[in-house]
Amino acid sequence: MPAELSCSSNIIHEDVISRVRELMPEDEEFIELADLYKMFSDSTRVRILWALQQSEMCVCDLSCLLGSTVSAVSHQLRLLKAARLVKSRKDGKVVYYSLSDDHIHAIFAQGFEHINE
Amino acid sequence: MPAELSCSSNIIHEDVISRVRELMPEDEEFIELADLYKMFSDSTRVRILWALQQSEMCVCDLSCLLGSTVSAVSHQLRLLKAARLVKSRKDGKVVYYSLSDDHIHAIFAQGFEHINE
DNA sequence: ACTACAATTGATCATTCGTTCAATTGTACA
DNA sequence: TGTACAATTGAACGAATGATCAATTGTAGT
Repeated sequence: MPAELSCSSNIIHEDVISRVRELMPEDEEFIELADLYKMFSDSTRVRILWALQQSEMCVCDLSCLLGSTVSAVSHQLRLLKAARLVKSRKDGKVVYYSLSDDHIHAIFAQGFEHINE
Repeated sequence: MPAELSCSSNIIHEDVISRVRELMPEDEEFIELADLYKMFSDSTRVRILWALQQSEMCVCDLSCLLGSTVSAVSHQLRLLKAARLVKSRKDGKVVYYSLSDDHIHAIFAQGFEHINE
């Protein structure tokens, strides 16, 4: 079954389009990829992830370290947890957060390598 | 000169905070990192980047391949170009876009590896 | 000069996002 | 049971984002 080629615009390079379309992953996969990198697209979240790479920390510590409010940090931690990038454990009143994903280190390395030319 | 430790909240683990603060990169670096990954945080942009990884393409081709309007694709290409992830060459009326950054492949590999557990 | 068309641009609009604030939950300790 | 405090939650608000539409630019061919 040939791939669809219907376009509103004129087709300039039909061969290229159909060849690439064959290889193209499902939309869902791109959405998941985008959702992953979305977690790294805000400087507050990125700083949280970086800090947790150095050490397990409670919300209070992170708030102090980043100079953000406890509430703001907590909201972001909720997102990071939903994305399964961090996990938490409770000890009395204190909730300690840590990384739950081994790829994070590699993603940071990749990113820093890029921005440092 | 010791690092600042002033917090609005009580300090629970002062030792951890000061140790991590020593290692912490400048804010500017986190902002650059976030700006880089922001380019991968939208599924349209990610699909454009993925497509260009397979082949150089004109705006029209990308529009057809993604099922987006030419205008929407052009707007996103402008962002990707500003982030120096893509470059363009002009041939008559047609503008061909291609990747301008070798790290993109690695970033995709990293991301897909993650989402496929 | 005129037409055709690939591409860009700017304005607009609805949606998403991140922070703040106030209220609430949960646990420790007196 | 009452107080203290770490953390979470939901509402509200302004800022940023991405798509659309209409207008415009630039180039090729007649």
